[in-house]
Amino acid sequence: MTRRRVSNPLALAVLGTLIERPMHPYEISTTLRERGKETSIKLNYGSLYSVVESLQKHKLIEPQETSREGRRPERTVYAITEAGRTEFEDWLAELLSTPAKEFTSLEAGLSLMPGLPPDEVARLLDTRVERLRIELRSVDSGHEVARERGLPDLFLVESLYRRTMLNAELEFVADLARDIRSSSFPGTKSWRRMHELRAGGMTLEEIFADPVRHLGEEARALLPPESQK
Amino acid sequence: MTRRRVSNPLALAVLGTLIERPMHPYEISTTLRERGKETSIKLNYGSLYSVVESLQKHKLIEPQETSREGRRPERTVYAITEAGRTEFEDWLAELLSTPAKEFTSLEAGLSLMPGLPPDEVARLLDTRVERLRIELRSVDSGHEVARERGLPDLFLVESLYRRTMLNAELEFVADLARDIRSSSFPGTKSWRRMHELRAGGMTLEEIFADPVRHLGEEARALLPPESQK
DNA sequence: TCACGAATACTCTGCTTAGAATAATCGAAA
DNA sequence: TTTCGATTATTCTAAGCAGAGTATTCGTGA
Repeated sequence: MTRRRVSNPLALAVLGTLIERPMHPYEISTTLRERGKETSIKLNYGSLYSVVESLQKHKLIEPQETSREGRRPERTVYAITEAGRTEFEDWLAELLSTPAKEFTSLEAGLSLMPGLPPDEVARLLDTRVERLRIELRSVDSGHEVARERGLPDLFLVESLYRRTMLNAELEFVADLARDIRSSSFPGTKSWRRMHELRAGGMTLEEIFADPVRHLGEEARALLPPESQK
Repeated sequence: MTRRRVSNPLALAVLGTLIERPMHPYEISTTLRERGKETSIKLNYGSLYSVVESLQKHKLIEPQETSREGRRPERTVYAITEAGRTEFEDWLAELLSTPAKEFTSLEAGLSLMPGLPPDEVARLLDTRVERLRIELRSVDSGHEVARERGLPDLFLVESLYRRTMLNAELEFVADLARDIRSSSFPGTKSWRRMHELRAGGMTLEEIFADPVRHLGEEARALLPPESQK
């Protein structure tokens, strides 16, 4: 994914801001903040200044003037270049048109889920559902405020998207918790049995040495394919 | 998010693997690969070795033996420690129970969407829909293969989750593209007008200087709140 | 049998990133 | 009037991470 010379999405936001008019980095950061972009694009000073430097190195922006008021630190005002404009449009088009594999922490958690006992997982997922509900309420109330201010959906699109995704996650997680608790989720019985054996002192290595015997027929899939006859 | 001493999810996967039995890093990587974890947890050698080193530094794993066969590079076998087991369970519980704000590239793209003209955005989003369909088909065919092998859903949860989220994204994006094209998405008219003016040579700065005049009433929300009377 | 690609097993390097540190100025209240 | 927190504006540093590079051995087909 190092296709782009500068790959941090913050760089795209910087380009998008400089299209309006030349600014110095700190002004870019406050502008982005005012417009609520920092909820959808991670912004922190450390990254901002290094991203700006990198954009300059690649001639996507160029310093216009450096000014100094009193004894305050020097400010450098940057303007976007023609190459920068092209990069902005091309990059934005790519973000919109091309799904990128992004690794989420829930995906990681789910893939290691069998490492905890099923009933504990169900409990943890219920907690998550509660927290997702809270998050959703806060997104919704943000929308209400924005609508009162007269902002059209165009300026809330990223937040409408977020709402959709939170809802989908909530539903998935709630269903999963329910199915694990009722053991109707396929595989739960072996899973539960495995943790019972472990609690009784057996090691994972012993269990995996003969899974069918210890966990039942359901665990045949744990055997290496060739030995499944 | 530097709450954990080692924060890369790959470290969690390493701990999860060493719970089974002691291994050397390369063996960990092949094990994770065999089990299909690399689709849900980003794995590359550079990170693996530095994560292992960091886990060792924090006493979550410890070297057991270093062996050398012939002239091949030395292998260090690591075992998980008691602290490592605790960290694994605690961290996994956190991943499952606590939604973390994660920045996606689509969210970034949507928040900068007005930077391209509406009809182009609609076209790009349609392209995305097509690509999402392809992705979904490939996830589904992966499931078929897994079911044939007799793998219970337990070992596919992360992929079932991914499928849910891809579906939700697909529906959102398809609806959005349709509404932008028909201009029924609130704000689209000013948005289109803005790009027409820009194509005619006007700068963003000029347009924003008096948005209501150039873009119509819909653009009143662009004015700073205090001057909206 | 030997050539060549795949697998084994790391190591190295440089870029990115996060978070904290710094340091001056402004505004408002005591 | 002086003090104290907020704002302005950037710099610094350690750590993390990705990708490429290296060197050996194994397998297999000609």
